[in-house]
Order: sequence, then C-alpha cells, then structure tokens
Amino acid sequence: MAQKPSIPKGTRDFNPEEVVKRDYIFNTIKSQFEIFGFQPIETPSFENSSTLMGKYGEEGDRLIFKILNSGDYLSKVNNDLYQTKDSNKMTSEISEKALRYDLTVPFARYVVQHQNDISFPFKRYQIQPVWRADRPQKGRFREFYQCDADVVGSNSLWQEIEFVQLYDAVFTALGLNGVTIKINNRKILSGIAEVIGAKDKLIDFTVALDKLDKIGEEKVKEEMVERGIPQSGIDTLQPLFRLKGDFGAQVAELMTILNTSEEGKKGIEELEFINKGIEALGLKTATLQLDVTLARGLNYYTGAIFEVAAPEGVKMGSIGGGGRYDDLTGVFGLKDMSGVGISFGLDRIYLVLEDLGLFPKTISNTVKVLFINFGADEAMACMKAIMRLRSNGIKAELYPDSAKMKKQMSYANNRDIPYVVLLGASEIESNSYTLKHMRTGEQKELSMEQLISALS
RNA sequence: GUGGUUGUAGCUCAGUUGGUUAGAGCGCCUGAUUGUGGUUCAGGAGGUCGUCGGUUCGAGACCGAUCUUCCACCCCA
Repeated sequence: MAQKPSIPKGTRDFNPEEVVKRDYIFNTIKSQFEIFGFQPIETPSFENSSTLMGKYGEEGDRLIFKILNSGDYLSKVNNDLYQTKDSNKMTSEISEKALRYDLTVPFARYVVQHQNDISFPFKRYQIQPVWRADRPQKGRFREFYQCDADVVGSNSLWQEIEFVQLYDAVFTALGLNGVTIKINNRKILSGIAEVIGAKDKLIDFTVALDKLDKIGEEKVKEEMVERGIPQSGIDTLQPLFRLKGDFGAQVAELMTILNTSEEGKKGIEELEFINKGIEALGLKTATLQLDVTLARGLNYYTGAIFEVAAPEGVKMGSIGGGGRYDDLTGVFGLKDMSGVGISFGLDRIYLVLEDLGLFPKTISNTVKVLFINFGADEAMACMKAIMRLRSNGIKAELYPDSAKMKKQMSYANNRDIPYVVLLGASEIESNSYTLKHMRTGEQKELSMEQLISALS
C-alpha cells in the first residue's frame, strides 16, 4: 500500500533554489578561508564512539546519535548487564560508532592521527554536516552544516586577531554588514570565579552569567544562589553587572575586580592585545565588543571566546562562535598543542540573509533558453543548435516531448526560463531561429551568430 | 530530557452543540486557442480528515496512545 512518505524530525529536504543559495554562502565563506590561508579537509560522517563520547559533557553525550552495531548485537551482551536495563551502560556494548556531533573533536582526532604529516601551525577549514539528537526549534535542527576554521600548533595571539578579521571579511563578503563580534576570555571567567570563592563552580557560575541579557540581573543572581555560589561572592560581583562603555573602560573596571587574580589579569592582558591589534588594523563592517557574560562551549575553551551576533534588529541567536582551546588534542595523547577556531552557523546565516533580502539576484542557475519541440525532425535541428549554444557556455535545453505548445510555454514560465527558441519547419527552411523573450513577449528571427550573442 | 502547541486536497486554510454526499482560494488537467506562455472564461481530477485504538445509533469534531509541527525550558549552532 502506498504510504505517505516523510523524513525524520529535525531534518530537511533542500530544493534547487535552496541548494543554490546555500552553495553561494559556502563558496563565499570558502573563498575567504582560502584567502586567509586555510586548507580544506574532510572527516567521516561517523566516528568511533570512544572518539566522541565524554568530549561534550553529560548533556552532549545524550545528544550524540549512536549507531547500532551490525549483526546480532544483542547476543553479545553480557546477561547481567542486560538484566539491569541500564541503557547508558548497555550503549557501549551495542554501539561502537556514532555520528559526528561537531567538527572540532574529529579535527583534533585528525591532527593527532596525522601529526607526522602535518606542518604546524596547521590551518584547516571544514564544511560538513553534523548531527545532534536535540529537540528541533527555530533555526535548530538534528542535521545541519557546520563550517569551521581552526589553527593548531601556535600560541600566538595574532591568530585570534586574524580570526576576528576573518569573521569581518566573511560577513562583509556576504553583504551582512553591522555584525557584532563579541569576545571574552575564559581566564577572566576563572579569575572572577576565583575572586568570588567559587573556583570549583566555574561552570555553574558561567552558565548563570551567560543568561544576563536574557533573564536579567536579578534572575541571574537567583540562579547563582541556587547553583550554590556564596552570597558574599555574588555581592562582590556587583561591578560586573554595571560594566559599560567602550573596550578600554570595561577593561579598567575589570581590572579592579580581578587585581588579586593572576589568571584574571592574564586574561585581560590577552584581550587588550587583541583589541589593540584590531583597533590598529581596522575592521570593514563588523564591530568588536567585549562581553564578559559570554561563556559558550566551556568544555574545551581555555582562552579567547568568540560569538557573533546578527546585525541589530534581526531576531536570531548567534550566527557564529569559537575560541581558543589549549589542550584539545591532549585527550588523544598529543600534549601542548594549542588551537584556536571559529565556526559559522550556516542555517542561521541563511535565514538572516533571506530575511534581509541579501541573496544576490544573479545566483540563479536556471537554464537560459528552452527550445520548443515541434516533432522529430525539428528536434534534431534543435539539438544541433543546442550543441552550438552549449559549447558557447549558454545553458540551453530542448523540451523532450513534442507536447502542445501551451504546455511547453508554461513549462518555460514555471521554471523562470527567460528565453524560448522556436525552430519549426519555416525557420529550418530559412536557416533562422525565432527567439522569444518570455517576460516582454517580444520575438525576433535571428541567425545562429545573432542568437549566440543575444544569449551570451 | 521537561512543559505546552499543531496535523483536513499538491500548497495555504475554513468546517457551528457530534448528524446525510467534507468545503474555499491557489496550483494541476481539459477546452475556448492544432505556431505562442504569463490575463480571461467554461469544465474536470484530486481527501482511509497524521496513525492506531476507544466512546456513540452516528466521530473531521469527544477520549487514550503514538508520530509529526511549532514554541518555552535544558542545552546549543
């Protein structure tokens, strides 16, 4: 019986128009990546579970799609374990592969595995889909593209500066002007946690702080209390909620909070270096902004943290993020390999460009001219003409059946094909081509040379 | 993972307190018009009302389960 087909939740089909638009974004980003000296790599869609598990925290592990082993996987499970019905413990017995959850961890694996072939610092970019067993929401899917650029093997803060410039270059090239690149530093966050006596609660502290612009100061404080941060510490935080003004003013304010924390002071120093660099070099259309509440992906970031916000007035979460991770490859046995990287949120960028009407009109890839099919003899003549046009780089095609003209014309209309050529008995006899412009309805009888130049 | 929300024609949606044969607009097909589309007019096709089960003389409507959509949490791109 015919059943209604469907796709799994959180996945999407892309129609030709959407793929063309997405490719436009990919290509724009790629060309900037390459201008900045990054090289492409690709890694498999799925990895060994042991590569992925435990790298994203408990929450992350839950969101990893696990792949069932092949064959009679249950027969190999230890009976006692089976009786416990403990899904978490059994997962490792029946699933040894998992879909990749992001591109950063596979990249770390790649670096470790190919360390002898790589010249460091290694600058790579990667644009591939990733999968998360999340509940879908607006701009959040279970399968989506990630687009990362990373450098490993250099501690230099010039890398951070370059990434800020890269963000600026990409969004400028996409015509998305006025994005805000927010920057923070993990060392500052740990410094603050240290100062308020919550060093062991760094993650609780930052998760709460991250919500400041969303739920407000009071709610953040409430949450900090709930998460077990001492009230006295929260009180010393007071100046933090009042941070205002330009980069320099905020840094000065931070300095007063952090003057007892070596780590915090180091973080400020790093921020200042990056900011001074960017100030001296300038940005095209983006703005760099210090945001101490920024606390994403804390699981592996150790230095700078980036996040990009869409231009003001656009309702959309972050459209990019990244940061420095000093020890990403450590878990795979390669020590002292510092890396920095940034990521672009493709799907969200797509939605923002669509919203603002920023896709260029010229990216359409439709065929330029359709030849009307009048029958077998005429079709042969059409194919000869089409070969000429194609070898001149003109996208041309023949309507495959000698259907009613009305039908062929509507087809051209529906596909937005701008021109139609009528090549019937009378044209063949006079060795000419009737070219009709679909929008104006205007038509002319032309020679092959005239046809080529009209369509070029 | 928690709480809510949605599902009726290819698409966007009506459908009254449960009552005969479930509607509209757009799209599609045919014709007016056998070498001229996008306009107009006339006609036509297309639905196991998400799925399974229950209540009822009777269910698109009520109840349960399940899937799906969207939203808020959690988390995150």
